[in-house]
Amino acid sequence: VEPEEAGGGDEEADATRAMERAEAGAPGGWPGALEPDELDDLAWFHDELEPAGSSSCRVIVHVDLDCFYAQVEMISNPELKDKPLGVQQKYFVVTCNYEARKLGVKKLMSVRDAKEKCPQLVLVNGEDLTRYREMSYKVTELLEEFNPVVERLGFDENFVDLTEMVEKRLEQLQSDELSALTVSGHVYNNQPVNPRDTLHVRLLVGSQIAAEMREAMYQQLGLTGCAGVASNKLLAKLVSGVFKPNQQTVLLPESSQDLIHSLNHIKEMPGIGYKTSKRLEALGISSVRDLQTFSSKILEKELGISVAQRIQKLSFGEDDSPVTPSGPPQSFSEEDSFKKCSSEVEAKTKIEELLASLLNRVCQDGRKPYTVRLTLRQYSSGKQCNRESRQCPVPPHVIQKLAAGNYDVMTPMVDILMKLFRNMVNVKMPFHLTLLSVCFCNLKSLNTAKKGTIDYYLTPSLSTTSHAGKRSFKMKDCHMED
DNA sequence: TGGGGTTAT
DNA sequence: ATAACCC
Repeated sequence: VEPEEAGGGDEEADATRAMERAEAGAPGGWPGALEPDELDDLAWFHDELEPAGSSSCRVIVHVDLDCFYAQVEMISNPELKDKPLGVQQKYFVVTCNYEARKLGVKKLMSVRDAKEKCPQLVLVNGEDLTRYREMSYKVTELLEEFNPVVERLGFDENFVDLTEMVEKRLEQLQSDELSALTVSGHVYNNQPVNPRDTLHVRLLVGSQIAAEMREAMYQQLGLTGCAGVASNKLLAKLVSGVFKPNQQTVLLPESSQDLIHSLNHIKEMPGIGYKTSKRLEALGISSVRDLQTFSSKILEKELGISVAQRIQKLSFGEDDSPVTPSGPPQSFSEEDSFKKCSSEVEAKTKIEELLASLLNRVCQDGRKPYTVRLTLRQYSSGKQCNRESRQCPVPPHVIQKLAAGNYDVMTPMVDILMKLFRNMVNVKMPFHLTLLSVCFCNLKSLNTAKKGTIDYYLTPSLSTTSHAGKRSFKMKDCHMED
């Protein structure tokens, strides 16, 4: 099928119809079951669908640091390097190095269990994330040097869109060099590379760039990690974990069905979380194939069209979500959990501590928070994950003080946060909190002009001329606030 | 379970 | 403001 002619949309409609057709004759069990030969047709359909128009096929890398917090701690204190090391937050070992893993320590194991399994385990406290956060952004910045299109996922994972870089490298190559290209790292399934297949060649160049990225991370930052190269984010992420520590894997399109079917449960599919997997299980869906073959109509009724269509595409290994550059953070927050906080004074003290750290961070960032939020967790025996929050604007005079620096901004902020607190907690009644969190969000450069707007080009400090210019004006000087 | 983050509704 | 997702 030529995508240019009938239009790609019709192919998709055909695929959907093929599925519904197959569903109509579904052989018992639950609605939507397909015969094995029909399944192959379906997989074939989806295989052909995604790369449609090979010029639009992407090369994505997922970079995943090995036991990140533990690595940072081992760099801070090299004596820890050859010992089993765990990073502790409260009563849990949140991550550990490979020495410790060999001895049976697992992520998010309680300190008690971990010590029982491994009495020699060395523990360091990792409740203050400052050094991890700093190292995390160094990694992202290093990757941004290869290509600015880097999307962060947590502190230790990044996606990079390599499509353009790969194209440029291929343009530079002579034909004799082209035939001599080799893959860097593993090929998923040990699938043979076809040097005449343009998709293979592009992914292979992607694997070379991935190797260069990992080498740069090690040489410049001393960090090791894994990488996965594939045609979309989902597959790149899944394949990055295939060979584990400090190795990389490329996925060729012919093996994508094998990769997704290597998952033992839909919950392992990135994008399908706790809630959705429970709802799917209630529908009798537990494997990737169950989800592939389930009636789209019924799934849409149950989960809503948006979630249904997205996760069913995921089940086929399809993911058209772009690598979205993360840029600077959208929010800053600090939280603390504890066994019990039951007085207003106690809460105020904790809030002051969180706020003090946050103000330092916000100050260093340079942008100003226009919204504050207080979140808390009340003790309750049964339910899990019951947090509530209240938020409000940061008063303009406080934003001004933040901008000017040096003025006391603690006092007015604590007052605001305590109002939010009393809005959630009736302080005249007994209460029992187990977590407090303060968040600054809605961050703006003091300068409110946005890229692409008239204001942007009329603002000397932002327009291109002033980057090179000797004078830099501030908005205030221009009386533009009005 | 901790101490973070994101986007969608 | 909450609910889902990610690490």
